[in-house]
Amino acid sequence: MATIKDVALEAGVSIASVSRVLNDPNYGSAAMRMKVIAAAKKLGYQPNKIARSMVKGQTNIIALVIPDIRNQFFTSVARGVEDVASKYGYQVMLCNTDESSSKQRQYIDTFRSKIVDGFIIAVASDQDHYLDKVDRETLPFVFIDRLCEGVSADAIVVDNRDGAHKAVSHLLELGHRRIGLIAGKSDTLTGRERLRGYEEAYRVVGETVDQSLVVDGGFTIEGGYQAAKTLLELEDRPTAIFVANNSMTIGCIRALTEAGVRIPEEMSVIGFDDSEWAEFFVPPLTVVRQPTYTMGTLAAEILFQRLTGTASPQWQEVVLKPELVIRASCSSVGC
Amino acid sequence: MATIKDVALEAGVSIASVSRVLNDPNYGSAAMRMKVIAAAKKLGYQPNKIARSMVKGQTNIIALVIPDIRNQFFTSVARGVEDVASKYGYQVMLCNTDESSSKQRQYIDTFRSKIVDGFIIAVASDQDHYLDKVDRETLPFVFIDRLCEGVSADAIVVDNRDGAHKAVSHLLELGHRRIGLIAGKSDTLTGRERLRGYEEAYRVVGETVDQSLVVDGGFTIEGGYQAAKTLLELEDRPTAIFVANNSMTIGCIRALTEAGVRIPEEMSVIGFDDSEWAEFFVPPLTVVRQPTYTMGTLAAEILFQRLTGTASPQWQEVVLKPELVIRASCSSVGC
DNA sequence: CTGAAAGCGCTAACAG
DNA sequence: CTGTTAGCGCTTTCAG
Repeated sequence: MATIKDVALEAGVSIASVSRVLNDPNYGSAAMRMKVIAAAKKLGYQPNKIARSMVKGQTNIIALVIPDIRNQFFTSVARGVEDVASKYGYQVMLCNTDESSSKQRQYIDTFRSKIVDGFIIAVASDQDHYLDKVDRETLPFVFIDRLCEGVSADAIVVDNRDGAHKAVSHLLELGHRRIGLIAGKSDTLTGRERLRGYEEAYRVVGETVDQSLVVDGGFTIEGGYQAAKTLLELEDRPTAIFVANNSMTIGCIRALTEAGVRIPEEMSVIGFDDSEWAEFFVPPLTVVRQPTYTMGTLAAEILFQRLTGTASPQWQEVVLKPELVIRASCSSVGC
Repeated sequence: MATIKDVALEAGVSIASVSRVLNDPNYGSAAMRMKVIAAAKKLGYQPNKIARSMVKGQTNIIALVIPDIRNQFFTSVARGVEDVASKYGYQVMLCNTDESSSKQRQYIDTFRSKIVDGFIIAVASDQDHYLDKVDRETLPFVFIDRLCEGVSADAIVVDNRDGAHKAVSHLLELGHRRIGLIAGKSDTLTGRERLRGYEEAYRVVGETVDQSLVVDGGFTIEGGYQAAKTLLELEDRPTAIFVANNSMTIGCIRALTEAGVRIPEEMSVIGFDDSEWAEFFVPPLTVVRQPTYTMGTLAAEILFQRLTGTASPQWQEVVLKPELVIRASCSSVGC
């Protein structure tokens, strides 16, 4: 592996000159520039980024910390992040936490060793106060999708309450009164806000929520499956189900299919998070769509503003509005 | 940010001792160990990995180069890779090429600057001979899913021909004779092998392939959509379609749904690649399932064997067998 | 405009 | 067992 020294030797100049020629397009006489560039090319020289990082104190790498890349919500976010990172000449490191705070903490500890310049995180739990200890001056980060209680930082979130509200209101308008909720993890703000939106929608129409209709699905496929089964076994079965994320929606549909429950005739269903496949179910799924890719790009843009010092001193919290995409998985009561 | 120097000062020992205590659990007297550990803790010391990488000549980062993380096939692979990497104390950098050879080349160029210790790659095209120039001694890599012609390296692939063969044979057994193929990119081995398996299955039963039934879908949703439309417009429409990857399957189903073609009554469908959602289509999709997660873990394991020098000197090519998962999207002809 | 030299923070000989 | 010191490859003063 050729180093800057080899190039300097080959070109007959000092290493300082090589460095300058390669980094500053306006430096030096044309003659020496030629020599250096020729030498570099001849030796197939590739500057060692680690050495550069060492002196510059930055790596041009950011990390993306998420529960699980297999969740389509996060893969889309990830793509958004990667696209703007690459625009800024950065690379992104992927970190799956599996919703485990300790795994998450391990990752962040390694970040503190200057391996990344900053990170974007969908916290495992909103009780991860550990984050408050990371010095946002030297290691900026931005929250995505989920906030962390009492920890102030930039954030890109979706108005989850509004999304849930829209979904449940839609069902109420269709005449449903017993609407099951397959809720997300209660230790995430996301989960709680979607629950709140559900309750709020009921309140608006002056109805009260039957707590037995609210079942925790933990944001996982399996959890959604079990929750749906619980709902189906109820004496007074709901006529509609609102599912608080896409993984649980898959589990829910599985349970419904297994039980031979027809959608929407016997059960209306609305999921949170759109997917490529949601449209192709029979019937096509009505969902609350979040601007996932955009969330990724925005988060990355804010992070780079911090990194380049062009951000406003105040933390920015961007709240995006989700959209109700009405397809065919909901029917009016009595039809 | 505290450095090793600060810790040494605080503990009243040399920096070498600090380094040793922190890296070698058997080093030093109990007394000095205590002092060092206490000092490190007090200062919240976190060793600078970049500095360490600098001297050790390795970063403990590997890269995963794939066309698009949004393709579920690759997200599952990615998860497998990350799990193994994290087992070895490594992190993984994600690189999306969008099937673009030049974007891919850019990434690999940056790798040559010692930013990763090795990489796993699903090549954009099997004509990316550029890869042959990377020195596998200093920057080992392993192919996943797709090989590169004339470039020898470790590889984890699936027997694509066999998978396609199984799928098409299944359709032939059901009595289909006009089977459409939505083929993948012809400049990938994967795409060509699936085509070959298709042709082979026909040959085995002594039938010839009608070339008008083979349409290129380029491995994308849109491509699959267009290809399916082409197939539907044929004078002598096929009675079954075999789709060579999951993205195209989504596009194909969209086209079928739009055209009001019922599955499997009017058209049998088999997709390549299983998905969480394939099972929940109505009817549930018959697919060729690839061991995606396992492919990721195996690729990573081989890479780490190379990295640790425990691999056999010869290149290893692991060929995994895909499995035909029969659900309900195919019917017998005449039923 | 160019070169010499001082580090960046750490590890690993090399001495003692 | 412990400390001193020489780099890792690069950027960046500081001189010339």
